[in-house]
Amino acid sequence: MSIPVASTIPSAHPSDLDWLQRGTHEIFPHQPDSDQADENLVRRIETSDRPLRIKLGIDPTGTDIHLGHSTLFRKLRAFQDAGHTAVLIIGDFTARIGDPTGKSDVRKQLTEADVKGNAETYLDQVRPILDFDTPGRLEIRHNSEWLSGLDLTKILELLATMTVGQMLAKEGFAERYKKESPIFLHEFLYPLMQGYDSVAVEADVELGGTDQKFNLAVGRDLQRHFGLRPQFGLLMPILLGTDGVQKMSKSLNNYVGLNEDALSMYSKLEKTPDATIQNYFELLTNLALDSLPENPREQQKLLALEVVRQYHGEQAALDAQQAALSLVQGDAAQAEVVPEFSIADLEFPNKLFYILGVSALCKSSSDGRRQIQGGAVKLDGDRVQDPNLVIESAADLDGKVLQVGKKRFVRLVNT
RNA sequence: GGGUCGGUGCCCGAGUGGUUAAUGGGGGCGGACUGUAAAUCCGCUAGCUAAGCUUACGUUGGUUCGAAUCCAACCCGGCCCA
Repeated sequence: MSIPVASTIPSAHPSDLDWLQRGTHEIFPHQPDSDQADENLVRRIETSDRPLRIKLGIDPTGTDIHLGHSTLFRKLRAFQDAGHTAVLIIGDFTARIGDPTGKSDVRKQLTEADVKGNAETYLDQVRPILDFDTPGRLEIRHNSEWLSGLDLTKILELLATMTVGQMLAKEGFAERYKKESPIFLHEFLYPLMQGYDSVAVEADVELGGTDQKFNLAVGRDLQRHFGLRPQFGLLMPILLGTDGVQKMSKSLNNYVGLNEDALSMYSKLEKTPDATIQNYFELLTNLALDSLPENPREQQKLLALEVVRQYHGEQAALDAQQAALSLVQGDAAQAEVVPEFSIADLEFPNKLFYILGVSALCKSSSDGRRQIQGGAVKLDGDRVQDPNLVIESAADLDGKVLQVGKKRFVRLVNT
């Protein structure tokens, strides 16, 4: 028996589900030979008579999203393009508790205003990835909508669905418990709250990183508990950072932020480690993996160009590539896309190490002085030798490019 | 609540009265090399418009010419007991 694919799902050609598999680490439950739409996602997609609801939750705890997060949004976009509904959940409530999967540090309390502000910038950053325009393809919800009103009776009901043993089976908890580091009780509530989100929005599929498997599974349990059809979990691998070793994260400083300017994005991506690049192509682009250039250097350039293009457009990407090339050749003064820093408000004569500090090229004036001593500082391509170098007037710097190391630079302008 | 061990710089971890801005390792940054990679080698890794000054070893006080090191109280965590 065949169930006709609804016309509201134009791209869901039963034979063409590459977009579903690309980069995907795991889908569960997974019974590829099953005809049951509850245990075979492909079957579910093929037979559903309505667009599926694809849930992705983000906690607006900080202000920056990076490429590591983008893989999830990209997958969400793929679902959108296949005609399904992205249900983006802003975890404005959960953000204030903090997902315990991370470090054991107790997250600082965020105010409501913080959370709101963060959520705004999050949405701006994912705008280039998701389809915000097509009607019916995106639903944005805030989980305070249903979580803030839970009373103790309901909370107890949620708590009673799980045992301490089950909680301790969760990787993060298990490690911490074994290490004898503190686990606070409210942290146990986090997976339940995330799971309850799935109940509230009646998700058919939830996306998450592999570290989210436990939480997504809790969502299934709770949906079943409340008489709903359990969701599928779709796990995306954790993206490696630019160091090629650890996962991409802001605190490890091995990330590429979605809101970074084209040049800085390009500069980071063009040095993606060889061992990582294949992975990046798969997860960060839609390019055909079997027709990539042979030369690893060319691969790096193509990757950088393609990713920058996604966020800044074709022209900006090409400009960034050109600028990066100029900079490396010591030809910084020729580069066009160098960010500017105004020295108009500075007093002169002034010391170069101070300028390094205020321009944010170095983290402090002390650091600026050390960088000069270490031979890292160039002014219009000429290495600065004297750590106490004094600049007599603004005119001596106007239009010149001040550079620290290979990828930090600004053009000084006296306006 | 009782007992006990512990809280050091981005992280781990030495240091138990005096050249200690604090050994060492990791990480990070920079230099050389290179493919702007990896590996390797070398330097730097608190702030201050700076030959000096100011903050730093959970917090606050105290003892000392002098404390991360001794004392007191407090805060926080682990374990054991209740």
